[in-house]
Amino acid sequence: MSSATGQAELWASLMQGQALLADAVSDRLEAEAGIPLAWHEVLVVLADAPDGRLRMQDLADSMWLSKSGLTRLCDRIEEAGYLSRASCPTDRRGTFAVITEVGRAKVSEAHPVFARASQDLFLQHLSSRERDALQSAMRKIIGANRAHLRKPERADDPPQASPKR
Amino acid sequence: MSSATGQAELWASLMQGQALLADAVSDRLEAEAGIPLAWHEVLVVLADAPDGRLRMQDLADSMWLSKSGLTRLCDRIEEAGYLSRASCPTDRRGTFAVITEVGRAKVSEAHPVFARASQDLFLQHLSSRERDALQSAMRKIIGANRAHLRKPERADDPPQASPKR
DNA sequence: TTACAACAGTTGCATACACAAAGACTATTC
DNA sequence: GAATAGTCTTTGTGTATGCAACTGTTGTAA
Repeated sequence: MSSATGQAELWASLMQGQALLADAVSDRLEAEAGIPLAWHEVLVVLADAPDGRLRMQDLADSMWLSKSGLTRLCDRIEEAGYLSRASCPTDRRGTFAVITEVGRAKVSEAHPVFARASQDLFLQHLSSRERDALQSAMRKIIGANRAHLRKPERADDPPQASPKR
Repeated sequence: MSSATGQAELWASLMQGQALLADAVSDRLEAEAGIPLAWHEVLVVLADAPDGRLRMQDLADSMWLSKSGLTRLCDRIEEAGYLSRASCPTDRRGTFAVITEVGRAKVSEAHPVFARASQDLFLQHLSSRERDALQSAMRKIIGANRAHLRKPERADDPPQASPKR
């Protein structure tokens, strides 16, 4: 049986390790490629999407961010010139985030930096058994907490919302 | 063995899983005990400290927070009445954060909630081999990135790091 | 004693995020 | 064919955090 202190340490090391790792990789990415981790993630998702574009809603679902958070994040990336917005021709409520050529170039520059950082700071230190166990453990945790996901900013319970005007 | 996509998935699941788990546990703690996870962590550390008190700097080192971050966090907890500040008699620059009686009562109430949440949302889903592997993996990652630690707001960066808390 | 560097903690400013409401538009219903 | 309900994104407000600058204190050396 795992001791109580062992449980506490396991929790603490997961929290600390992830934070430390994310910080270290983000710092390195920013130093060597000039963009923060969150920008890299957005740009990679967009670069992989057909036509380099995705609806804001779909992008928010791919990321770990609320819709409003994504709006501001895209504002910053757009200001830097790595993406632009385009309105959706079939549904004028919708907006596409589209990666620019400059953005694609930045991804090409940044992705190897990210991969190297991830290798050096993360994968490097794990045996393949540890990688497998970590992957399986995290998958289970995500599965178990999936219900907790995307709850915020999905106002789908107020029956008659009341938008007066 | 590990494909490139596998590496990406491992990274993503660690990032997502940790965030999801921290959110879920914090929400449950807040719902059932009325305090956020960060408050719980501060109060637990203080409750374990001799005399229920710790210098701000030492508390910041135990936590995952900068000095300024800790100042504001303690402001909020103090306002709620769970801790108070006391000046250090031997060094008037120093301030102690001291847990109050109400704070101790809150920890007693909150800690079992935390332990149960951690069990239900986290440990429950892992085999003991997975726990061991996770622990060992995270320890290695922390060790490997220790250099990156506490760099900010620590004017003294003596290369030969010794003081752990 | 004075001068000064190092230190402990706090505060001003900027950044980043979530939630709630608003704005813009589409789809549905009578 | 307007009113109504629903959807997608942005904006307003509040919270939380880090960094840099600041206040006050201590230790040390002229």
